[in-house]
Amino acid sequence: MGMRQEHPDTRQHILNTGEAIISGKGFSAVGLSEILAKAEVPKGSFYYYFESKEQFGEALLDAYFLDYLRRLEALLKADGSSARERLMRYWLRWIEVQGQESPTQQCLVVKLSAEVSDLSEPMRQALWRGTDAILARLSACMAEGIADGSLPAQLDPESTSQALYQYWLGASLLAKVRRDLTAFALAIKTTQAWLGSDSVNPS
Amino acid sequence: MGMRQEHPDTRQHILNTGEAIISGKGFSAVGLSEILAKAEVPKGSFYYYFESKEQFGEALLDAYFLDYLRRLEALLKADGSSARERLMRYWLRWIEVQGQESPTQQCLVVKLSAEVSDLSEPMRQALWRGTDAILARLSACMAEGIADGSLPAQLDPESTSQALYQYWLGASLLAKVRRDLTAFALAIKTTQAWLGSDSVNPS
DNA sequence: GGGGGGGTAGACGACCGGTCTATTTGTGGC
DNA sequence: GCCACAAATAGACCGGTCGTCTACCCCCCC
Repeated sequence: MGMRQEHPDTRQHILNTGEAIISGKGFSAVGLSEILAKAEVPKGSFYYYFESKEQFGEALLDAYFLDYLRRLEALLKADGSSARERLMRYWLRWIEVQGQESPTQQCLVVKLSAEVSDLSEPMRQALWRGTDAILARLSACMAEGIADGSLPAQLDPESTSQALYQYWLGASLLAKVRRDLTAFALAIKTTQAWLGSDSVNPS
Repeated sequence: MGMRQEHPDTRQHILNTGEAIISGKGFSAVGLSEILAKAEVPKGSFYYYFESKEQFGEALLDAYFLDYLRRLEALLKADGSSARERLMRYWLRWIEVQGQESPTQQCLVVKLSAEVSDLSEPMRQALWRGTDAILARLSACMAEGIADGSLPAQLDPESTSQALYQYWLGASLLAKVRRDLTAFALAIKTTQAWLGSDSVNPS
């Protein structure tokens, strides 16, 4: 196999560059030329790795979620702390990521859901798969929390995790519009109240 | 003044047509040509009424919120029912509007916030003004609810209305991605729980 | 050292983007 | 009846869009 590529994996390099740009400007507003120029990859290569811009978008989302879920797993996996603490760590990290000024490396669910869902069926389904997996992982963590007593037993993990996730998506939207982080401060408080008082580590 | 226009107010007609299309496809993905073709307005006229596509987008949002707030006022204004009932009416209507299959006439806050906030400062500020006004009106209604006893006194109208609005924005995002309404069913239940038991009309 | 395939290179086409200048159209004054 | 003038329109314009296509390079294998 001939490989004389500057980057070990050109395909992945295009995906990474694309994510950085699209994460800022959105999907429709960005042209292939811009992505390829910044990636220093000729147009010819693009259509070797991807069928179309749409299929590229789908692959972009799949790659994004793959990485996201990997990091989510690292954040939520059982360690010394209670499941409740691990869950709260996730929301705190959400603020860090979503709160930064640079539009690069933001949450693609927040950025693309509204724009893409009516535009491309494959991309919508990629978003669907990804959010479903995230919700499943959050739900599992909540179930652990109920088991270890750090979360109230009457919580339904599935619906509660979905409600929380929805809530944080909306908070991110409003934070974007207002360009301030108070929406997140409120979100943290609301989340804590939602999860009830901590019977293991009462504050 | 020469006026031989088919529609009484061409400017408003362009805005209405634009809203219907942009509400479905987003801002960047829609070209002026498409809007003007459907509106049967020549391209040349566009730049008579608007300075640019961006300024058009800003005007579009302003017009949208003007109408939205008018309808919101009609929905929330004091009538026989309690403030709590009026508030719940708003969320029920949200489901009707956002739940319909046609991407036309959807909530522009849901549709455009993420896409536009990083793209155009004037449009971002229009979104900001609009959502602020909505939140103010919701907050006022919640204050009435506390006064008339239909909402628990310990609720803070301002933060609660913002939390609820955020939550419904996020629910709409997830509903878009999954193309189903279960997110809204959950949202209604959560909202009711959030607002506490109704001491005036206990269920 | 010739063939073959993974990957690169970028010109090219058809079309569409937003913008602007020139022009027509309609109306009111006189 | 006709001019002045604003309202409104027409369409040229240029750069960018996605996607295609041909040519090419380079490394491996035989």
